[in-house]
Amino acid sequence: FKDLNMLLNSFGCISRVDLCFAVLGDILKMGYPPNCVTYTSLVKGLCLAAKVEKALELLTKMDRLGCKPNVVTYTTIIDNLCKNGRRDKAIELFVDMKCKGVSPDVVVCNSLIDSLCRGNEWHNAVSFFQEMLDAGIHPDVVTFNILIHGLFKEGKIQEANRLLELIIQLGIKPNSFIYNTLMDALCTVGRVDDARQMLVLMETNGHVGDIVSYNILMNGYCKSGDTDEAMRLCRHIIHNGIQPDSYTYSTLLYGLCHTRDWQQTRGFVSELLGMGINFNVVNYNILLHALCKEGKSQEAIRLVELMIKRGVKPSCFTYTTLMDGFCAEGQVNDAKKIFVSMETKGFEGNVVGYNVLLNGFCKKRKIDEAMILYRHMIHKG
RNA sequence: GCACAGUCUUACACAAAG
Repeated sequence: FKDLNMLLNSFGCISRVDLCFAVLGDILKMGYPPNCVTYTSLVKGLCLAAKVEKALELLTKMDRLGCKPNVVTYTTIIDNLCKNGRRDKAIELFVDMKCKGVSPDVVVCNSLIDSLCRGNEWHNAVSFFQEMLDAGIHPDVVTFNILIHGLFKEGKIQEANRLLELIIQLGIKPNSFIYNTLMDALCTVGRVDDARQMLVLMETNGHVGDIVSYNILMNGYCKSGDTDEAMRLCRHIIHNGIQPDSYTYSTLLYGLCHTRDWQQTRGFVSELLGMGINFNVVNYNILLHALCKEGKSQEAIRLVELMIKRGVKPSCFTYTTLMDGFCAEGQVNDAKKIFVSMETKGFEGNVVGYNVLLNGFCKKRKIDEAMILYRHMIHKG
């Protein structure tokens, strides 16, 4: 039965609700009563399939099905609401949960604090954190990572560092997430060398740098214009047995493209393809962007066709990048065609898409067209 | 009491300035 729950959860994680229900059917057929875990997995599947309303419905039905939703069930939905920009609804559900006698734990609190930090509502995040302490819920290392991340997003690296010291004083051991967060903060403000020192500190404290740590450093080098050092670091970690991932490739491709050394870039792409690496959508987007910036929109189109052929679904980034490429060549009408086609692909009303077109029309001095589009955009919300 | 479910860190697009 647990195996079936696990299976159901796996399908939920890839948002295949149809398969979830199939497994649920099997569970029932075999005479097992579905439990809270079963339903929570199903709830997760529904959430990830963008059917949060259905998930909420299931939540209310669970009682009648003889299974009380617990804090995990609620958290699954609350977190999804938060991540889809519906924090108000999430907080409503949080209150609702407490009314139903389900006690919040550190995980729901973390989810909400994270959402507040991401929404740049630092003050609300802190007061929620305080409430959590008052309620006797102990923060954990995840909580502190969320807060540190929030601080550095506010540009408060010093405070973030102080919080780190405080944590250590409290006897909480920083994990690699915390170190990675701090390293990224340092890189973002251009202090790549300090970030590298942080990696040393991390290792003296008994944590090995993982691929995320190295990706952060490589990204730091690339963004500060030292792609060579990033490439060296990559070879170094491979030599030490660490597997690069798609983030690594994106970071390096981005760096290489910005050097405009096409020979080296092409060489690297061939090398990766030769190794049998499958590019993901971001990898393609970066190459696409480079082609567009070089005014090679025809090649860009071919690249998009290629990615589709390889089974990689273009994202809204793909389309807006392409649109911007066309606009840069003065082909605003072609850009508009792409924009229109986006609607049928689930990317309706993309703001960047509007911006690109508006910019394109303005550059061509077609202010009237731009105004029409602008009104259309406002009208659609 | 048991564990099959929930939260955190890294990559890509558009303006201006440079």
